[in-house]
Parts: sequence; structure tokens; C-alpha cells
Amino acid sequence: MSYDNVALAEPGVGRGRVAVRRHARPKVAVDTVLFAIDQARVKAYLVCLRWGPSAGKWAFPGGLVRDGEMLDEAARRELRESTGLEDCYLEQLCSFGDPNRDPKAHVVSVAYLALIDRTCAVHSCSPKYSNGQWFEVGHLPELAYDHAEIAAYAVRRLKSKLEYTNIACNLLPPSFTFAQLEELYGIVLGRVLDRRNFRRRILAMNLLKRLPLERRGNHRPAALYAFRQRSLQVIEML
Amino acid sequence: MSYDNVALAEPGVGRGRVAVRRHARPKVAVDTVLFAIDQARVKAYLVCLRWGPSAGKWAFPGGLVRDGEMLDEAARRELRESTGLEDCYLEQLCSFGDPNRDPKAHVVSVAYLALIDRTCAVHSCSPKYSNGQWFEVGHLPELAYDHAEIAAYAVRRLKSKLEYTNIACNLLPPSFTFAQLEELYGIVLGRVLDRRNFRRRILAMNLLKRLPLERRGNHRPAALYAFRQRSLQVIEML
DNA sequence: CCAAAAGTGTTGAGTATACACCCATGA
DNA sequence: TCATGGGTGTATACTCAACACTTTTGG
Repeated sequence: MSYDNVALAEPGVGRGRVAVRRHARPKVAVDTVLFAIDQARVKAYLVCLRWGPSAGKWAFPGGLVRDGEMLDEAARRELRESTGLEDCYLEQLCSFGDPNRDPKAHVVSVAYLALIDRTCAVHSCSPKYSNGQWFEVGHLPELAYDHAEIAAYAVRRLKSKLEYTNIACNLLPPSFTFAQLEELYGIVLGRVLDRRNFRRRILAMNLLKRLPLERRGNHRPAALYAFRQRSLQVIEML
Repeated sequence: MSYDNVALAEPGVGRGRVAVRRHARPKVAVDTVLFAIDQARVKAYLVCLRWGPSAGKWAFPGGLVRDGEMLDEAARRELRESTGLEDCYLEQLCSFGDPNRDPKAHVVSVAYLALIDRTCAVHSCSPKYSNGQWFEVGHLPELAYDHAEIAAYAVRRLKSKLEYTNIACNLLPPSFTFAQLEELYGIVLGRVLDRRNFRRRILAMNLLKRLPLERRGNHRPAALYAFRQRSLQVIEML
């Protein structure tokens, strides 16, 4: 590819033009869709932009990638600055590069999906933003840039990964009951699941280990489970 | 996100440093993995780099995205310049952003997957490259940058999409026999398929229409089929 | 009439779904 | 003892995989 010589090598592009262009290359940003389950709803964390032409609009936290920085490092850094989260599940979604997606400049955004197990884990909000808040997915406010598209993509990805990976472990506390797990699946997939069949299916995947503990409450105690691995595990379904 | 103010808003980064950084932002490139089936093998098109520290190494065709250019436009342009292809299936894979992936500069690459139905559709080779050639996937030469990783990702994506979309239509001529289709699946998936079961499965997906034509040859004539749609169609498997 | 590839059905195993009752606990 | 949620088994429909012979054509 020889990136450095590309402009010279491109047929039909004069040298004079190249010189001008050198400093008008697209920038790279990351934007992170952070999801958590709260009150039986999938929620996404949005920040309210303080500056620029989109000031006052809501968006996913993000920002420019620094020179020498890995993409996911950038995503983690922006997320930390906007939410105080030190560590969470993070996965790249897709890149969005419409030159008009940001009215001010050509910014290519690499979108990320992040998951945490409780909304209250989010504390601080960067001075970059005037506000930060959880919104129910499906009732998001009007979003800046092309973030509505990013949101739709993230929801689709979450749903599909729930079906063939152990990704759910990032939306639940370290130990949980089957009822909690089933509720999570029901909420995200948007349909009720048969308790017996659900339990069988999940156990067949062998993702869980039963803990020698029970959750005690007002009623019959419920066995607690944990995921065997917290790292992403894909279920083969040949 | 307010991209423009991000540097100022970042805590712990002094203003002096920011000024220096402004012109050292990562660049954006696209790299395209072009596949075709040839002689019962999956092949990928590689170009040999002429300039830069990786000169002499093979890589997927690609280059920097221009200001104001859509990502897929950039991928198509680079592909056109390197292969002469005017139009083909193109889909975004993933972005690769390791700052050390290119020894010369921090370049974030958005990888693309491209498919054509015959290797001989590739003609020209940009003066940017010293050579261009088809290689059997699985016997690729040593690749520049992180292109080996990109190659692995592209192969995985192709295999999985073959199973639940009509993507195969981009690897076949407009009309084809069931034997050709079955051969294609066998080659890409790397295993032999039962002819009767394969036919049943494919017909159940309802992706094909039977043409009122036959391919005549030395033996019994074979019915010709075509895909109903050439646009990407995802099969729901609830 | 022979070789070569095209085309076609059935059976059995395993998997997924639908469904209802008993259990353990705290109040 | 009752209300509440936790936990389990079975019968059936369906899907998927395995498998072999007949047909059509050109030479």
C-alpha cells in the first residue's frame, strides 16, 4: 500500500493539489455505545454535547484518537473520561465514514460496543459534556451526527451475540440466578422465553457453573450461578 | 463528542503538547481483500509494494482515504486503480488501528471484503505496485503490515456469511448449475457436502430461481439457476 | 451401450417446543 | 397456610443427516 506515496501515485491528482490536501485528511474518532440493563429495560448512556454545531444534542461518548494510540485504548480512555468506568467489556462494531456525518470536519468514527452490569457504575461526566444520562433504548432522544445509525447497529449486535456467545456475563453481576439470566435474555431479545427450555438450552451450552450458594429472599431460595469464563466465548452451532 | 475541542478538554494534556499533536493525528486508510474462486481454490488478490519500508512485500490493495471521500468510495477507488474492477460486491470488515501496524506512520485501516466471480476480471495494476497476483488462501506469502490478520478475518467472514446469506451470488456467474453452487460451498467451507441435502437446504432458503435454460455438455444437461436478488439477503433462522 | 454427471426420496436420530405440577421459603 | 417465585419431566413435531439408485446425454 505504501501509504506515504499514495497521493503521488494516484493518477489524475496533480502535485499542487496534493500539497494542499496533506493537511486535510480525515480524522479518526471512536464512539462508544454503552449498554446496561436497568429496571427491566436496555439502556444506553448518552452525553449532551457542550460545544460545536451540535451543542445541546445527545450523542454517545467519544472523541478523536490520539497519535500512537490503539483504537480500543482510545475508546476506553474516552469512556473513562465520560463515565469514570475503569474497565468494562468493549468490542469494535463498525466504522462510519460519511464525510458529512460531522458538519464541521471529515471524521471517520470507529464505533464500539461497551457493556456493564449496572447503570450506577457510571459516575463522573467529563467537562466536555454538559450532561450524561441513561436512556431507554427504543426511546432515545434525537442524536447528533449519525449516532442513531450507530445505536441501531449496536442493538442488533447485542441481540445477535446474546444468542451464540457468553456475552451476557457482562450485563450481570458475578453471581446470579437463572431467573435473572432469563429476564436479561427476555429483555434484550424482546420476547418471553419458556423457563424450562431456556434453562435446558443454557445448561447445554455449558457456560455456567453452579455456585455453592443461594440467594435467599422472601421466597424459596434460588441457586446462584456464575459464568465459567468471563472472556468472550463463542458457541459452535454446527 | 465535539471533536474539535476534545484536545482542550482532555485532562492532563497541556496546551503546548496539543499544538504539536494537531498535525500528528492518525491517518485513515482502506485495505481490500478481494476473493475469487479459481481452479477449485479460494484465491485472494495481492499486490507487491513498490515503495516504503515494506517495499517488496505483498499486501492487499489499499491506500489513504481522501478528504471528503466515503470509506467505501475509497475502497472502490483503490480497488479500481489496482485491479481495473469497476464494480463488485464490497462490504466493510473491521478497522485495524495498532499504531505500529505501519512502521512509518500511525495509520488506521478500515478493512473491506470484495468478491468477484472470476479471477480474469482483474486487469491493470496501478504503478503504485510492482506486481499484482492471485494467491491461494492458505498459501499466502508473507504479508506486509498486519495484513495476515486481515486475511484471516476476511476468510472467517466469508465462511460464515456463506451459511446465512446469498453472498455466494457474487462468486458465481449470473447463471450456474447446482453442481457449481455446491462446489463453491464445498471449496469455501472446506468440506464435502451431500448433494441431496445441499440441494434441499438451498431450495428451502428460496434464494434461487430456476432458469428455462440448461447447460449442455458431454453428459446429461444440467438445469441453470440464478439468484433471485443479487443484493445481500440474510436468511432468518429462528 | 458405456461413461459421466444430473437428479431424486425415505428413514432414523436427535433436537426443539409446548406444556403443568410440585417445592421451599417467609410472612 | 398461603402467596410467591424456584425448580423439574415428558410427549410430540420438526429438522437434519445419512444413504443408493435411476435418468439423461454424448461419444
